[in-house]
Amino acid sequence: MNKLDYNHIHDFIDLDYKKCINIQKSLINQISLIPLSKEVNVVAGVDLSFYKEFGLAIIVIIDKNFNELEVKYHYQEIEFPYIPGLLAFRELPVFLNAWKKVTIRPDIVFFDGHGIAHPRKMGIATHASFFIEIPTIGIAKSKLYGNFDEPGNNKGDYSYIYDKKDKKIGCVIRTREKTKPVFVSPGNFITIDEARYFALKFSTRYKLPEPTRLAHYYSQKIKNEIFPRRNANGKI
DNA sequence: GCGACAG
DNA sequence: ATCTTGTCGC
Repeated sequence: MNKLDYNHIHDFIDLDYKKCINIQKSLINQISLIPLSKEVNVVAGVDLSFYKEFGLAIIVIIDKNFNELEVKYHYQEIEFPYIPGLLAFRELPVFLNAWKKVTIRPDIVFFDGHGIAHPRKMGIATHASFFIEIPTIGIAKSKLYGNFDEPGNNKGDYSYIYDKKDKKIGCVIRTREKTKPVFVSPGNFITIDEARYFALKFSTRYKLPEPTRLAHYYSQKIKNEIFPRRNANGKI
């Protein structure tokens, strides 16, 4: 039994699985958690929704005052299955096609998923940074890897996430009271504390920071427009 | 061998 | 992620 049997993934995926792991390992030494080099005025949020065999990627661009500047999307057939730790191989192809349609170059891109808080420090936010070459942050709703203590109960309270060598790899932030905290980790070209700072700075009255929240909202909305769903009464 | 396991 | 209505609680 190996990882391959997870979710009943079978032999034809085996070779790809090993290749993917090697790709991630080959990129790990190119992660650069350096401070941002310019001020942050415009950011982007990325999220995907699915309908049957299609994946729909949404990219929302907003400025520091939360004004929406642009919304672009792209959908295509998805072939790669969901495998914990290999999310990038399933979602990045669609995202990159949507990225081609974006006309604004944001200062930071927020992804729905983890950054370096990953077994091989290669979460989707980190992997994506090698393609777009812009600082990225991973915003996840649950843990994939690492140890952490539950943060305080007030908005803004946080605690760090550590890997098996007790090295910081991200943080858990209470972005809203009485709500489960979000997992934040730098993707690339940004520090852990900058990622924490901006994740909170872009959080308003909701659990998810605005970039990711808006992207999720539009991914659902546009999906319903492209793939209309109706009940037995014929009503949408 | 067993438990964990982003979306 | 997705299938799905109402419902309990802040």
